[in-house]
Amino acid sequence: MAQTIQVTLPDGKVLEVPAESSSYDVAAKIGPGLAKAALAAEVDGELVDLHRPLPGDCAVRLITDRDPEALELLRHSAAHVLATAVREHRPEAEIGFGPPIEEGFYYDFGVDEPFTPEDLETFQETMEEVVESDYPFERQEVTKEEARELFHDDPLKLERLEEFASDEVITVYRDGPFLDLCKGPHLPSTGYLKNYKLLSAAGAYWRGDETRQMLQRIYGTAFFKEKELTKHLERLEEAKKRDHRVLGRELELFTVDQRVGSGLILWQPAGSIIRNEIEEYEKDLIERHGYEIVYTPHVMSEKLFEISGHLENFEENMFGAMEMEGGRYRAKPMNCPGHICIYQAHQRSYRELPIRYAEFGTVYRYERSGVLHGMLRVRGFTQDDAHVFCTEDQVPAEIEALLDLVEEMLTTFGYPYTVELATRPEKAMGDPRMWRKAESELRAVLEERGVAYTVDEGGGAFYGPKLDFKLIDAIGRRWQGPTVQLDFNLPERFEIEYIGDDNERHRPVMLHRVLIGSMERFVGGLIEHYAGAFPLWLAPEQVRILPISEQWVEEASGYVARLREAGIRARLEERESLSYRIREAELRKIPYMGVIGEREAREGTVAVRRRGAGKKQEVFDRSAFLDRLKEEIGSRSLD
RNA sequence: GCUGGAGUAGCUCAGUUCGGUAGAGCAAUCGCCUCGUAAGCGAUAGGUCAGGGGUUCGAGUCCCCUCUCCAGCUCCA
Repeated sequence: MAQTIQVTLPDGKVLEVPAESSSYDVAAKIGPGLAKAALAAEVDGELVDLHRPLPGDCAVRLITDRDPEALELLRHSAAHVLATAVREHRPEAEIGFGPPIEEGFYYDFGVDEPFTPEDLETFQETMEEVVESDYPFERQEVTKEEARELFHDDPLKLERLEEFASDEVITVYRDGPFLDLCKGPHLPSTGYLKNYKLLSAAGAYWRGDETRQMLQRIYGTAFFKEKELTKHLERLEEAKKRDHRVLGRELELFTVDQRVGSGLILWQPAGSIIRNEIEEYEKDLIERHGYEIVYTPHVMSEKLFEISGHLENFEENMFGAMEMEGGRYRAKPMNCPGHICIYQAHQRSYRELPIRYAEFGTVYRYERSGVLHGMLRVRGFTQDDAHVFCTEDQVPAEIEALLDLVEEMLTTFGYPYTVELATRPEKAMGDPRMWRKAESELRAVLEERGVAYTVDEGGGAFYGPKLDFKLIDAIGRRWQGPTVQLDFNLPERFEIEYIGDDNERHRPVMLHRVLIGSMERFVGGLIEHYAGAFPLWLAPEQVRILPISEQWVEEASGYVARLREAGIRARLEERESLSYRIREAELRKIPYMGVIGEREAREGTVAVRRRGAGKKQEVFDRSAFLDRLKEEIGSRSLD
């Protein structure tokens, strides 16, 4: 056996170190700074503990808090520290899983008494003690038999244990009194955990299965720098302030009424203006892109959904049947079957393709009561739905065109976005070969265009794979945005055809696409994105004109009439003191306030105060201000 | 749907400890004030205390059931 081993570093340099050295020794040899900063290492592509002996000649990349993997490591270790603390107070707690997640970590416990907010405080304090004790995270390889013995009191761990193959390496990690079945790796010791916070506790099914035991999950988050933790907590506060349910009520955008039913949105006039502006904008956009607007009924014969396969694949999400004259009807859960029927109203020639039907189609879906959430998760919603019927050859060009549409639309609303390719789910219709073909076509277009994307394995609709666009809002949250779905199945089921240039019958391909998705969800998201301060073109009330006193009401209302004549949503507000009205307009997030008093009446001007700009007012000639408003609205400016 | 929490005036919240028959601020309405950039002053009205049942001389308060909302799980546009 060699006395030394060769370690290749990311920059290509090769270090010679004694056999049995750890990544830490490598770091120390490079420099004391790195030794201090190192948290773990990637050895031959595998993430391992910093103090684990190296296997022989290998490639080593040291992980510090600057590497993206580091945060996961920190949070995973934080979860163990949490479990250590919980076990201190509730030794009988069964331990489930405790992984890092996107914004932090959680750990699931099987306890008889659910945790209270006071418990969380106690656990947070005890975590502090665990951190101060600076217990090393000790890795140990064990046999399945040994593991069974170690976890004989932990039924959840035992269940997990049985899933290991008999020859698989099983590892356990210990930090102080706490031992967990865990594949690692971890930070070197609990003392590395400095900035963390427990956030909430709630029930969670064991292994996400609602037929299984309900565990108690504690969520928390952790960061390397205190500033990052503070920033994260502030962001959570900010999100609370932007809650569309609160703003929606305050700004009178939408409401729900128990007499109407849960998950069914009533659009108030102000919200309707926003929705209508969006619809008008999109209509104009898609008509330029060769779409034709259609309308289909809200209630359709159940037979249609037998043909489409919805009854077979989607019934649990559909409203129940309505009986009438011996026939059964359903509220439509999707718009596609209706559009197909329009396509089939007469024989189609290849010369007509692609045909693009668009509808602001309202659909109804049964959603379990516990998932309903403001406008974001509802039981009735209007999709900006469209279906493109085209030949197979036309598919790439159609997808290209859709990517252009998406780009234009999202830029208008000020959303950056990411792209996901969602592939065949378990419950899927049609030939897997068609799925693969469809998936590779989507992939090809993305790659050709140089669009960065990730793959969501098994995330497709039951009838086809899809491209999902995720919006990133003003405070960095991700929302479901446009989707494009390729469908080889419905055309088969409905036996859709066109006559080709060979005078033979052919099957067209169908694309389903939404840009906005659901009006309800989109507007709910916009409320939070803009924090209720809508850009001028969307603002329900664009200008509020405020006469200084009763004396100037006539002068001011003349200007309001002029603005309204020009299509500006302007209103006069004459009651109460000026300060009162300014405050009210600010709280209402009205983009512009125009004050008219003696000076302005004399000079034919208006003193304009911009929402959020405080006392920095600007005096405009009244015509000039009108032109400026028109310009800002026309360009759909985001400022 | 499940686990936990919560429902008091349009909104935000007191009152629940110890059962004695509901209160504030904002909003609304009316009046006064005629006002120069984030709340002028006063008065009035507004509640089957989520709904139903029970215990009690008496229930917003204690017990049971139901509904709705919130957080999370699961699922999704």
